[in-house]
Amino acid sequence: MTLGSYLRNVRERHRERDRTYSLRQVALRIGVEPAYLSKIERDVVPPPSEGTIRRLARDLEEDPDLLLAMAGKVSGDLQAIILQRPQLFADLLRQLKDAPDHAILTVVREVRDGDW
Amino acid sequence: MTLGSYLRNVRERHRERDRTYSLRQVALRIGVEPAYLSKIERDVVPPPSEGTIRRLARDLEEDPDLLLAMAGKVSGDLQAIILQRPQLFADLLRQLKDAPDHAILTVVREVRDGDW
DNA sequence: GAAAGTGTGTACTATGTAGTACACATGACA
DNA sequence: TGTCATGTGTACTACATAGTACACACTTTC
Repeated sequence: MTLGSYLRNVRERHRERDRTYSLRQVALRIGVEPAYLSKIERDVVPPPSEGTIRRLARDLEEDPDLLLAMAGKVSGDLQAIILQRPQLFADLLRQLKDAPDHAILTVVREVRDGDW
Repeated sequence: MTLGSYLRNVRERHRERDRTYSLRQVALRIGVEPAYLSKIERDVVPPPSEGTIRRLARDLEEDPDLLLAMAGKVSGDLQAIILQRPQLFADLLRQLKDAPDHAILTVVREVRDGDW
C-alpha cells in the first residue's frame, strides 16, 4: 500500500468516531493547505517532508517510522546516529540485512538488558 | 575536518607517488568538471551526490561510508536495509545510540558467527 | 433553500540539488 | 620562450523538493 492510500484509510477510520478528522481539519491542525493534503492522500504529489509526516503521525496516532518508511525516508534521528559511527553501523546493518526478525529482536533485548 | 579539505589532503598524498592525481585528472576519471571538483575540495559548494562521492572513494581508495558520512549522507544501501523493516531497525539503532564501540562490535561478531 | 463545510483541479513559487561551460592566471618543462 | 598542464572565478542551467493560493462543485445541516 502507498503512503497516500494508507493515510486516507487511517483518517477515515478516525473520522467514523470523530467528526474533526475531515481532510480540511487535519490539514489545518498539521499546518498545510487542504489542497495539498488532498494530493498527498491520492499520491498525486511526492511524499511530504519528514516534518509534515511526523505531524501527520501525531495527529493520526500512527508510528512515524512506519509512515516515513512508506514515504521512502529514513528518520533524521536514525541517520544522525549512523553518522556518528558510520563504519561501525554500516557493518552492523549489512550483517543484519538478511537476519530473521527474531534474531534482531534478540539483539535489541540483549543490548537493552546489556551488561557491557 | 570537512569533506573538502579531507579529499584535498588525500589526493595530494596520492599525488606525491603518482603524477596522475592532479585535480584535473581525477576529475576526468570520476566524470566531473575540474572546476566543480575544485569547489568540492574547497567546500565552496555543498557535498556532491552519493554517486560522485562513491567514484571519488574508488579513485582515492577511501572508504565510501566514511566519505559519505563527512558529507552528512547515509549510504543508499543502508537506507534500503532500514526501510525493509523500519520499526525493528529503528529500535535497534536507538538502543545502540550510546553503546560503546566494543559493545556494537561484539554484536556484529555475534551475528556474523550467529547460529540463529 | 441558504450557509457552512467538504474534497479537488489548476496555476504558481521559492529553495535546494547537482552539476556544466568557459575564461583566466599561474607554474612546470623542454 | 613558447607550450602544456594546473587550479580557480564567474555565470548559467535543469530538475527536484515542498509546498501556497484560489476557485470550483458537491454535500450536509439548519
